[in-house]
Amino acid sequence: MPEVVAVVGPTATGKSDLAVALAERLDGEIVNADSMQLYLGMDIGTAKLPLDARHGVPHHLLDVWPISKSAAVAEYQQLARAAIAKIHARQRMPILVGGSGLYLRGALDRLEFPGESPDIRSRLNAELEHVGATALHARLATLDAKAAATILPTNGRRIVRALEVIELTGRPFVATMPGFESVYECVQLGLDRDDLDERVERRVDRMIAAGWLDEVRGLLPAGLRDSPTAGKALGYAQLLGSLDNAGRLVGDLNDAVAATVRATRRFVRRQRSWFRRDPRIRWFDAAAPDILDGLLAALR
RNA sequence: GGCCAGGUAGCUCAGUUGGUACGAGCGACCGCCUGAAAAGCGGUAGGUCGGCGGUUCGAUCCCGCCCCUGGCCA
Repeated sequence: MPEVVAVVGPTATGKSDLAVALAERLDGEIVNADSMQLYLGMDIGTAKLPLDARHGVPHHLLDVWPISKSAAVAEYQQLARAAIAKIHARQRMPILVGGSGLYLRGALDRLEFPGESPDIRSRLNAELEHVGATALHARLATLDAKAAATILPTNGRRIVRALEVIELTGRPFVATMPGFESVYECVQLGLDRDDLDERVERRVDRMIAAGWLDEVRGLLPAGLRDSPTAGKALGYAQLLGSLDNAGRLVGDLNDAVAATVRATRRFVRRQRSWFRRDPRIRWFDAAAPDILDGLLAALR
């Protein structure tokens, strides 16, 4: 048996339920690896498993961040490793579940994130607005040619981060991910299925029927609209676009729903292309009737 | 049956006052990703310009007929 089991793959494959089933068999506890399920109050739209569906299996790192907080991988890395350590101390199996690729690697792999400085970053972001990405990229090229060669001149976001790290640490920015080296003895179970596009559409409809719009409305006072991360989540951004600050519907809800379905499908593609590169992941068809047995067999 | 508008990339539409379609958005496919990652970014493939005939050196753009769609009138 490995030290850690991870259930990974694109959204809407059924990871959460399968992870609970695995936990029941393995005497495990769940550690969330979904960047948006960390937020308190975002339940319907993030497909957070309701309490009764958790079957009494302890879930960690859900609802730990307020909407207003900017998400941070490095912070998640520490939280996740601490949670894993505690589960180990209880002699139980940590089961990491989620589709946030970078978060998974942060928890499992030998990754070290350089520090951050909100001051420097906001200054650089302001500069980005004025000067444009190309100009900042030119500056990056004089400071760190290697990083500039890796980061495209159009990717303002990454250019800003590189400049931030350089200014903060006085060292070049390591712009490439390291190899796939885990800090735990870990088995990663990848879940995918070929009917995801249809499932995504149905799931979004179900979320709307379950009161997603009201959930978004309820988060307006907490500052969802101006939040650095939470308000940009799939669907939340689109639904916000059809609500005014008083929570009145201003746009066509159907348009927002359709845009959410499109964006989610695009996200599935991005997740696949991220996970595809990791040779350690063992893939399974989530639609297979004996999927649980298959996963269990892979752990022996 | 008559009149009007329209038939251009998978979808919604630009465009050419006749000289090889600069197309755009969305979609599709592929890829990148070190403290916002459900974010951010790059690349590629798609067009007999409704059909047939005519005018012309040359027609997606002009003319005729036909087909289809939407609207108005009867």
